[in-house]
Amino acid sequence: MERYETGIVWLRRDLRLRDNVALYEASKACKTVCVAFVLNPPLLADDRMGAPLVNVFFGAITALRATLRREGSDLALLCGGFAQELTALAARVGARAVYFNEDYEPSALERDRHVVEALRQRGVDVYPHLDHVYYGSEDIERAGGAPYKVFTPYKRHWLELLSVAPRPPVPSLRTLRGRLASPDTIGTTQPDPAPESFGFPANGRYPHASESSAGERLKAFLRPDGGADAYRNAREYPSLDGTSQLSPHLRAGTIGIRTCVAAALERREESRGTTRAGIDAWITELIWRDFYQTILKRFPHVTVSPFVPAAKNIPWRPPGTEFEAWTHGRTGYPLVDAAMRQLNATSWMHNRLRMIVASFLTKNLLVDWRMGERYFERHLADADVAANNGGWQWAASTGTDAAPYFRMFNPVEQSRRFDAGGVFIKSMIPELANVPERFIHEPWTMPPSLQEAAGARIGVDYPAPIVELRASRTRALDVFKAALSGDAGVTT
DNA sequence: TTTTGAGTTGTTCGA
DNA sequence: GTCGAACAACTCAAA
Repeated sequence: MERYETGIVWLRRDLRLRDNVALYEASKACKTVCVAFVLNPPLLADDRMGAPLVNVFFGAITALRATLRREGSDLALLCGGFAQELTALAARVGARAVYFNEDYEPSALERDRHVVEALRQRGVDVYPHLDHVYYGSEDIERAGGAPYKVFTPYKRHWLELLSVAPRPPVPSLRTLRGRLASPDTIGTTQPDPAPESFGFPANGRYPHASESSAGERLKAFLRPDGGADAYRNAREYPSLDGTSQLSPHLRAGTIGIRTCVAAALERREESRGTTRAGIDAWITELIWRDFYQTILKRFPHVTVSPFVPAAKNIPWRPPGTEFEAWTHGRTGYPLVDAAMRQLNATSWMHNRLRMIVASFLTKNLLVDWRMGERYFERHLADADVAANNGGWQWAASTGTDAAPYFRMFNPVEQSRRFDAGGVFIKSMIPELANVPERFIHEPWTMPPSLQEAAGARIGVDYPAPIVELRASRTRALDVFKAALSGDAGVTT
């Protein structure tokens, strides 16, 4: 039933045409649909915004526009203030309705309140939809309406809901045929966005995100022997290609979460044993994604302060040269450094490594988790406030369902367990390429003659450890114990 | 309201 | 080398 002649679909972090709730709803209610995206210079100039994410988004926008053009339409690419640009577009194309998908980030919610008000004041109806998460912040809550703070009961509830109320992908593009606004109607819009014009380099090795590449990735991952089969174990090892690699896609919305879950469930049906275990483990990761999104929506203060109030007492040390060394992958701990170099070189970091470097920064170096969170945000192609914040607060023992403070990673021990042969380390740290296997996790223990022979002189070719593990561990345990038990006044 | 069981991802120490 | 205990209580969730 068509209630509107023309409607606008305002895309934000859902850069796709398939399995897009707002687009689908608009296509049912509007005779003509105009797809829009707003580039906002102040947002792009914010110092939390990093080149990798900008490149992923701009690439996805360009790909989306190409698809729309093949359909005889175009993307209404705007640049300016959100409310101003959208009200102007609505007036230009004669739209009486705007559809969009909700974003739980506090700054996005604030922006949306403002835009919705501006549009409604001008008589434009606005329809927000739930799309970015499988289940929203109000779908999964405890009796009485309180949000879950612990993952396991949240997951249990999520799976129960899945068994009675799954959310299949919304019907696809066919419904849109012939109803997309013509380029003439859309009028003049911005050229394809270039990172350089907003001060970002475009020459990094950034992942390419488009709706088609996302679909192929999902298919490849779930195909027999495609990664999901061995996921439960393989995902722990950074030298293996054991993860889905879908995170930039889920960030930019080049694939829909319902599509991912539906594909996983379909594969699960026909599988047994380790394969089924692999699929289950992956679904659990998708549930974590919903969980942290929900936490962000229900506890927006986590973006600025610890979830656990007592954690405000932790006397973080000022970030100085040690923080600098951490960012450059020059801490002297091979796996930590390899991880940071992977991030700097590829704009992505393996999940286990994220935990290890986060534990190292917040525990061994006692640097505020917000410093690490910020660095990740600027350097990850999949930078997402909810997941990133949740992960950092977990590692720092300041978050929901936090690790007990004494659960502290030992970077050497982790290295032995998850990169036993040093394959990953050597792939990221050329200085250590010729270090014998038995010394790769602790190269500073090499005799000087061996250091010379391997071309890895400690303190010359590769840094000596910037902190001593045992001492920094004890220091962290003392500080956290005092701070979290409410005993302020601890000094470092 | 009270009680009870449980809680992503670890490390170290001593038997 | 392997194994269990200690790390330290505390909050959450549900009965």
